[in-house]
Amino acid sequence: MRASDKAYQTLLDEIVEGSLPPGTVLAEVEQAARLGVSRTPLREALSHLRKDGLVEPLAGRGLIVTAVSVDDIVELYELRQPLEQQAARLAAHRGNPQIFAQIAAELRESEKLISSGAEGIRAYYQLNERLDRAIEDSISSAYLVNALKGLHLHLARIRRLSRQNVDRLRAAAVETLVIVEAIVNRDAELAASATHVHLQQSLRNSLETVRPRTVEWVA
Amino acid sequence: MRASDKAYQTLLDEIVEGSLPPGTVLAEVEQAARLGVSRTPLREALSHLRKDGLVEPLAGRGLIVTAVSVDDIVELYELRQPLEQQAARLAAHRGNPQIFAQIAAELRESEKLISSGAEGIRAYYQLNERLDRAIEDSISSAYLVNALKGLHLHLARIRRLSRQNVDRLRAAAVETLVIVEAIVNRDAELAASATHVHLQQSLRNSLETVRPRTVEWVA
DNA sequence: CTAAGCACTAATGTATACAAAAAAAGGTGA
DNA sequence: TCACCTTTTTTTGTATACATTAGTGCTTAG
Repeated sequence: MRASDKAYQTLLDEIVEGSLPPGTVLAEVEQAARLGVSRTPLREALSHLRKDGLVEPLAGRGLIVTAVSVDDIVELYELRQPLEQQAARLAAHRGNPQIFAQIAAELRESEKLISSGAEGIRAYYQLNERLDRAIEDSISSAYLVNALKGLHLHLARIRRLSRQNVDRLRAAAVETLVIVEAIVNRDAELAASATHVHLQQSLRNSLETVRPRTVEWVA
Repeated sequence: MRASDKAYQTLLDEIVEGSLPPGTVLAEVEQAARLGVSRTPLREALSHLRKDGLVEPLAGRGLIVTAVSVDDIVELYELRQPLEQQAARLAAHRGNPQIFAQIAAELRESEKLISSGAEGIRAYYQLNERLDRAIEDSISSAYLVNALKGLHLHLARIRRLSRQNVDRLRAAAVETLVIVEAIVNRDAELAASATHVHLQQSLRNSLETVRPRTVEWVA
């Protein structure tokens, strides 16, 4: 693995996971030393993070981790809505119904998972990731897949900020099942509408449960 | 201006404009010498172009300018459709009606422009660019604006490949006017539908008129 | 005491030298 | 003659030294 890739991946994980909170100053020499690479690959990593929108230049102060405000959540969903609706549409057109039928079957069993504690919830999340992957694999449009990749970066970051209670997870599972069944039945417009509904609910939940400290910055 | 920005901008222009056609190998030392910068900023430029999807690594052969096939046009529109529909929707919600009313007025006069030769056609293109900027300025979602930016990069490249005859331009102007009037009237769903229609026609025209040599590669 | 200018410091931006990896070319064997 | 191995050469990846710029703090003058 290249040093620049390693630096990029590490910084990315730390930003998404939150150990590098918004406002953190990322000085080149400092981070290069910390990650055990030289400045050259580190700069490449930073400039990629900048293109991803995860860090931004602060006049004279170098690069800082971008803030995530409540407004950002709304704005992100304004991108997420059309992208994932389109993704669902295309998956309904081109996806392999068997694969999605399998996922639908597991979703119907997912209430048990969700109610069975942390272990089951982890399994439920993995099921969702499998669904995302199955949709991306069905899309075929590299451009859309790419846009979705960038989107998911920021979504992962926001997910940390919203409290995910068990009731919401159960409701989300039901909403998701509607989407997947529509894909199985090759009903593209239903898949899109169900996605619309699901994301609207998801946004509402996010806005209601954002932890107040999410807008704070590091000193 | 930083050397890396200059290199990026130059290579970007050359790829979009076509003087660096698909398949062109971009060796670091060679391009660095040509552009009069050292390898360090050039590498940064190349890695950004890679994130943009304009160049891609070819096993062992370094980076090459990505190909643009007919399939790519279709796939690009599968991203363009949802993005620009959403953009039109948001512009209808938040845009300043006066600005769009002004553009609508000029669009109504644009038939004369289009019929008045190359000079007028250039002016018509500029009007379209102003519309794009007005929409982006109305959006407020940095995430969506960013996605649109990436999209327009590839669109500019594809535009070179499709023949734009005067009849199509006239039809496009009428379609665009419907969109802009919907924005002026704050009719978001009409703006989105009109965008849908416009892009569908635009795609059809692109596919019908692609120059056959576009799929070719450099030796 | 305050403000402005200058010097110093620390950061980013660039160039280049070096290392490593991979591809091409050439040679040797079967 | 063909295939495979070795050597050479080219190219990318990394480190580091240098240049340049911006920020900070001190000094001095008003």
